[in-house]
Amino acid sequence: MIREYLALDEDPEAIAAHFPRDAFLDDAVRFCGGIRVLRQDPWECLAGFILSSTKQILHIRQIWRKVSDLWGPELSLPVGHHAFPGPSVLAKRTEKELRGCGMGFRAPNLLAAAQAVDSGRLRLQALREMPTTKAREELVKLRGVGEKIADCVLLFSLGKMEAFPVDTWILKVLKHAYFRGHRDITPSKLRFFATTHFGPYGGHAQQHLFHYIRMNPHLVAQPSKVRSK
DNA sequence: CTCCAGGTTATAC
DNA sequence: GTATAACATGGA
Repeated sequence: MIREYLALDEDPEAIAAHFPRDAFLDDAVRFCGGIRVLRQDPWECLAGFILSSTKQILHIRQIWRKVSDLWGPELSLPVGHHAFPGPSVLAKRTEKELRGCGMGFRAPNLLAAAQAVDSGRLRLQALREMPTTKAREELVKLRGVGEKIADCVLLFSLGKMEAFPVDTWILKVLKHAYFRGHRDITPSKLRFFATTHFGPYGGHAQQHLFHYIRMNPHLVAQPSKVRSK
């Protein structure tokens, strides 16, 4: 299951001492109270984020649940619940079956990823031992996996703490916190800033920024569109 | 009934 | 290289 954050038992200041601090990050660190980066199973992480593109988190959970209920191994606890199926199980399903779970155009992408992992063509654990950029290159070879999803897998399941996933929310918060009033700020420039400014533990900073802005969306709220009737 | 969502990809300035 | 549209689906 995709979980976003875990509660903390470490000193927030110590954890956040790994990346460059500024006034905005100080606010985020104070607000987040010491969140940690996930350590998900790599296959589950990859599958989950392949399902995530242009989907609301609620929808992703619904799809995840359907796939698990249909083909996933039964868990002893909670009684009656199922885990997400492994790549070998999903690799034997059809695109049509997967579409039946509501994942739309992501179905062939998930199926191909399952087959790549199941066949041994893609060894997720091996990516752990490779430099981040090399591991990212391997992940991006998959259909439906771009820079953002690759960085999520690197950060949340492969221990690459410098990986800095840039999604729509991170785009908003970077603009707000570091480039307010600037013109000609493109997503490309923001990506470059993010990957060069936050350092080897940038992914940890990313989690603070993401959580902070999702819990306080008004900070980056656009002027509401006037709708005529 | 429209709008848009933890993006990616193909195609056109 | 950078901007736009298409892509399926369903909750708001």
